[in-house]
Amino acid sequence: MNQTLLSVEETSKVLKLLGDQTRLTIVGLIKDTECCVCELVEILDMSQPSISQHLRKLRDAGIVKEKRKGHWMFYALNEDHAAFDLISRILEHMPDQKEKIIALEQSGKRIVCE
Amino acid sequence: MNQTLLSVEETSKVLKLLGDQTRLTIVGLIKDTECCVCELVEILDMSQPSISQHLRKLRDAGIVKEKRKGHWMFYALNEDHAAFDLISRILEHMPDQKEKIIALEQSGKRIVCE
DNA sequence: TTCATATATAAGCATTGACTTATATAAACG
DNA sequence: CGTTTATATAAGTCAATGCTTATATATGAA
Repeated sequence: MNQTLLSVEETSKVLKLLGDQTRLTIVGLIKDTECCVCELVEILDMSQPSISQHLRKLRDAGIVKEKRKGHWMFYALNEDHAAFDLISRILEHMPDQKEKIIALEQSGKRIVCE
Repeated sequence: MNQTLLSVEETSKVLKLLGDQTRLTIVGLIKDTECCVCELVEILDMSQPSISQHLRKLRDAGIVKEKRKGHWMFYALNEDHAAFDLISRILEHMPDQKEKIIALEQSGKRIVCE
């Protein structure tokens, strides 16, 4: 991992965004598996507009990137963001969210494209 | 550094607290040099009540600890906090704040006890 | 005990933030 | 085309937040 130095201002902005349980969970979920909005709505059990608004904040900050696949908009961590390494390290201190993805797959609600 | 796993909730609470430029700077300042309130007021150029209120939030969360020395109340990072390792890693991604302490010393405003 | 200094706390206010409901947009498909 | 599905955005509401000013507390010194 390369150690990019961020300013205090940049760092606090990133931490403020991740200082919300919903957004932190989203980032943990898409860390290594991109997800579409409806999957996040399902996993987090929140309204679609609420999830979309959280994703917008993350996207406006450049923390996540989006890619359309037909009906669905998939979100992934933006590995080119200056804070990507910081974010990865933060996630290392948290339980892996991958079980939630597995549970989604097992419930047949995972969106698979192509 | 030991890798303590925190819950998503605990992590987001810590990040929310550090997601404020003033508090993040405070934590960076006292990382390896304990500081009293008036020094933080001087360095951060903010009102005393404002600094005290930020310190209270950090203390209520257990992130910092306080120690009275005569008139002065000194604050330091609480190394026993479950998120201490996480916080240390976050600070590694930021510019070191020690120059501000040095400038304070050079201006003769550093508080020295004993 | 009285005063000065350092800090904490309380109350008030303006701003931000996260949700809600309602509506707009955009793609796929009949 | 019109309809359905997925997502985005807008507007409104209410709670949380960070500051201010004013005041309380605590320590040390005269």
